[in-house]
Formats: sequence, C-alpha cells, structure tokens
Amino acid sequence: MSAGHNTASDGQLLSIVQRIERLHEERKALADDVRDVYGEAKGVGFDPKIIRKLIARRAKDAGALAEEDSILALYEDALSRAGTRGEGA
Amino acid sequence: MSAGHNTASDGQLLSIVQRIERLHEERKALADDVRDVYGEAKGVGFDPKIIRKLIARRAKDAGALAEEDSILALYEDALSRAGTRGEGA
Amino acid sequence: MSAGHNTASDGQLLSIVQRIERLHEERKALADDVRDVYGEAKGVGFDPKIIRKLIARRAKDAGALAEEDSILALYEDALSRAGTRGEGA
Amino acid sequence: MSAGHNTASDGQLLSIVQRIERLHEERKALADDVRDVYGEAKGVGFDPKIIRKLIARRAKDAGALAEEDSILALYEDALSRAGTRGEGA
DNA sequence: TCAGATAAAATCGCGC
DNA sequence: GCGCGATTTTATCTGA
Repeated sequence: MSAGHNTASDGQLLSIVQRIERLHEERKALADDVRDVYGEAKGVGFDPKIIRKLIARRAKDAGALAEEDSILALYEDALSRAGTRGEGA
Repeated sequence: MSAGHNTASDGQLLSIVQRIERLHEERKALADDVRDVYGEAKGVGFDPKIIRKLIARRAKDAGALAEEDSILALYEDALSRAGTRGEGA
Repeated sequence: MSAGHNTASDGQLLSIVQRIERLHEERKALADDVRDVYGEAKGVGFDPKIIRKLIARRAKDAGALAEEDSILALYEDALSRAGTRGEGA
Repeated sequence: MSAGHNTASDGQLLSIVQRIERLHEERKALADDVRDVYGEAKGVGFDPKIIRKLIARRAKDAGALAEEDSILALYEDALSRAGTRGEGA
C-alpha cells in the first residue's frame, strides 16, 4: 500500500529531485547576474542587444560564423536575382 | 544585377520568403484585431488585464486534460517497461 | 447571488472573450502555416535558420540595419583594441 | 591594429563581455551537472522524462500560490477602481 | 536526423 | 519616455 514504509528508492528519488532543483536555482541566480551585467552595460551607454549579438558571434567558431554569413549573402543575392525589391533599377 | 541568370532555386527561395512574409502580415493583422477587441472591452468597462488572465486560464484548463493524459501515458509506459504484468521473470 | 440572471454585461464579456479566442486560433493556424513553409524550405535544401535571419533583416528598414551592423563592428573593434583574442598582432 | 589608443570605454566593454562570458560558462557547467544527475537517475532505474515532469509540476505548484495572489490583487484593484466600498451592490 | 520539450531572447503593453 | 512584467518568438537541447 502506498503509505507506510519508505523505500530506499524513495530516498534516492528525493535526493535526485532535490539536487536537480538546487542546480536549477543556482542556474537561475547566474541568469540574474547576467541580466544585471546587461543592465550595467546599458547604464554606461552600450547597447545590450548588440552585446548579445557580439557574444553569440564570439561563441561560434570562426568557420561556422563565416559559413553562416556567406550563406546569408548567398540567399540575399538569390533574392535580388529573382527580382524582389528594386527589380532592375 | 549580380550575375546573369536566374536559377530555379532563386525562384523557389523567393517564393518561400514571400509566402512567409505574407503569412506574417496576416498574423499581424489578426494581432491588431485582438488589440482592437481589448480596446473595445476597456471602452465598455472591462479590465483588459483581467480578461487576459481569464483567457489564459481558460486556455490552461483546456490544456490540462491533454497534459493529464500525457502524464498518464508516461506512467503507463514506465510501468510497462518496469516489467510487464507480474514481473517478467 | 451568483446564479440567476444573466446580465447584459455578462453577454458582452462572453462575446469579447470568444472573439479573442477565435482570433488566437486563427493566429495559431497561420503560425502552423509558417512552420510548414519552413519545413518545405528545408525539404528543398534551404537552411531555415538563415531564412529567418534573412526575413528579419528584410523587415527592418535599411537605415536601422546599417546602424546595427556598424555598431557591432564598432564593438568588435573596441574589443580588439582592448586586447582580447589576438592581443597585439 | 585599428587605431592607436585604447579608450576607457574599450576596457569597459571588454570587462562586460568577459564577465558575461564567464557567467555563461558557469551556467553551462551547471547544466552539465544537471545532465549528469539525470544520467545517474536513469542508471538507478528512474525514468528521466518522468522526473522532468515531476520537477516541472513541483515548480508549477510553487508558482501557483504567487499566481493566485496576483490574480487576487488584480481583482481587488479592479473592485477598488469600480467604486470603492459598497457602491454598486 | 527529427520532432517535441525547454530555455533564452525579443517584443509588446502597461504604469510611472 | 522608460523601465517592468507579461506574451510571443526563436534557439537549444533531449530522446526516439
């Protein structure tokens, strides 16, 4: 029956759940720190949005970055050939 | 113009992009309609914020059934894996 | 008491809620359509992620776009001066 | 190198970027820890998917109180605006 | 590799 | 007009 003893497995599960919840809390605290730093950045005149982009770009290795940029250029070129926006002018 | 021809692929991309942009516009128009209705609600004395909560809650209640079902399925699956019927020994 | 009559206001509220819910449904349907188009794009070999970027760029007016790009370049330059990654080279 | 000097602002930006990147790393390390715990859970026979649901539900239950409070506050606010004390009864 | 879930980021509406 | 909180959209991640 449900109530009554207290399996070893129960304790294990509780421990696991609590550890994960603890880690989530720590993660959240760090996320708040990040937010604070962005706030500070804005306070001294930097644009947080751009800083995000900058950091994202730094996180990718140079190869992947160039790859993405070049595909984007490729697509834009394809569109211009196919004739949107500005057709022949 | 960039190069000479006008690949089939170029046309495909253009079509895709335009269709998505069209859908975005329609979505935006609907969003505007929603805004209008909230404005009207406010005009006849309802609090838009509360209406938002109300709608959110109705959506959640609707979703709850599905959620319960999915959890149930999950548990059943776990049980079946844990040894189908009377411990598979 | 709660049960009993059926204020005009009640009917108004119901109508408002239902209209908003209807609009939400239509919006969702369009969102699904968008997803489908991205799926189709992927199916014929385009990278959906890049298409998203492309569409986002097209949505911004040219001025804002150039502005953002130039600030990004500015920041990258500042970092290189300040001396990360590539120090004095 | 791009220009000559090394503005104070450059240093500020560098500091900001590095702090954020550091926080990201710590966050990532914690995410890895979480993954490890799920792995361990699976190793001793728990279903990670169910544990996720469990944790999500605990978080939601915890959040529900706050939610109720916020709705209550909203309603009280609406009432107070609708004519403080008695009024339309 | 894919879809589905989770988390991060951007956007929008509100009040100050 | 600006920050704040809520919503929505995008990206990452996990499991099949």
